[in-house]
Amino acid sequence: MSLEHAILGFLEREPMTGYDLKTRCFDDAAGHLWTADQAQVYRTLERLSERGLARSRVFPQRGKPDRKVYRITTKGRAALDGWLHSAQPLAPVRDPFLVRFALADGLSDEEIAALLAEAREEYQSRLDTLRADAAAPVPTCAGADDRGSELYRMTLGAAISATRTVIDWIDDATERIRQGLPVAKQRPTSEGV
Amino acid sequence: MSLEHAILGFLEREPMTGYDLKTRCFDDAAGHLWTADQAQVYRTLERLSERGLARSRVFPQRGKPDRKVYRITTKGRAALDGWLHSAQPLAPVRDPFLVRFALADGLSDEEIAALLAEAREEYQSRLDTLRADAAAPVPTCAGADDRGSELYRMTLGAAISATRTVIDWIDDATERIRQGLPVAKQRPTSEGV
DNA sequence: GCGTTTTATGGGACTTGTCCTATACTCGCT
DNA sequence: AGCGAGTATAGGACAAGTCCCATAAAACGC
Repeated sequence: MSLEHAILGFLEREPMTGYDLKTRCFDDAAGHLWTADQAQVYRTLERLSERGLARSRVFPQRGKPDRKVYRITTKGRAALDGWLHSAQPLAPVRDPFLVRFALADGLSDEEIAALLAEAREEYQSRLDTLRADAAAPVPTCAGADDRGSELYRMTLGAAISATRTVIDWIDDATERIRQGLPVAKQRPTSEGV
Repeated sequence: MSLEHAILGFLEREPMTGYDLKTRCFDDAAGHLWTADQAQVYRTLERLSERGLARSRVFPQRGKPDRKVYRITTKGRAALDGWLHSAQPLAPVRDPFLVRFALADGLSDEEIAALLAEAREEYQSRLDTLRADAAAPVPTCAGADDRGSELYRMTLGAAISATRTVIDWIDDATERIRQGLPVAKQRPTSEGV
């Protein structure tokens, strides 16, 4: 899985607690590339620690819960490096929005257009967020130095162009529907198997 | 989940067996939008049947295992329709390739370029497949009639432009790296926690 | 003749990811 | 004075998805 390696990668940059990883790294920085559930971050950290890829040390705090700071180990660094070097299969496509669109032939043209409009809005707001992030300084956790920051900025660029492409497609599709789709053939509603 | 509804959508077009769904629908047609594990298709069909959204009937065959043909029920049609009409949240982004790229600041420029080249090849072959599919007639299971076929062709177009965008980004990124990335700051390799 | 692919179903074990909950103390707001 | 938000950890239950396996007969290539 990627979460494990993503966490190792972040720990390689800076020792951190599960809370830091979740809020600073995943919610703020890597959220455009990989979202992570809080419970899973903690569970993954524990597993990493069991397997000797990370080590933790508790720092007591007054007034707040103790911080359990995780640090990558030499073994963890080796695992991260191995992952970075080894060939990874392309992630299979999995787009609920397009699945829905493809199966929407039972809806009227107007309903399909509404579906597109709704998705467009959401993609647009995602784009706005991405652009705001691109204008803002790179979060510490995303770019430890200039090299890391540059890579992060480049992935932001990838996310932006991907999102723009989707929006453009939605616009084309909407135009196509405005011209009128072919009508559906009458299909039987119910009968014996 | 989407698989459940995708299956209902396919059954709405034509009654089918789990095998048909897996091979004809998911592997051949919808594979660009949603991949499905064979075991999960069967399990989902069973669950659909338990919940009264689909019904099955066994057709004995000689020489081959019996066909268990599933057919969508009125209740299933209602569920599908509800899903098509209800607002769906955008899928969270989850791109292992970009995560890897973002965390690759420990690698040399050449190694990062190699990583990109490798991904480019895979995306290119995905693009070739998509283009071949776009040139071929729409599979029966993807487009039951002209309306369905048109929607399917449009989603193919979406997949093609998305893939092209990624490839373009990879080319830009490669060019950027050829110009030389900033060097990494020296980071401590090991020390006390 | 012999192995592989095709047709067809399904179980078991596992990984990954999500949702909800509990704990516990502080700080700021109303 | 109380209530929610922030800081920090973690368990339980579950949903979704993957991988490997078994069965069984025909057809097809070598």
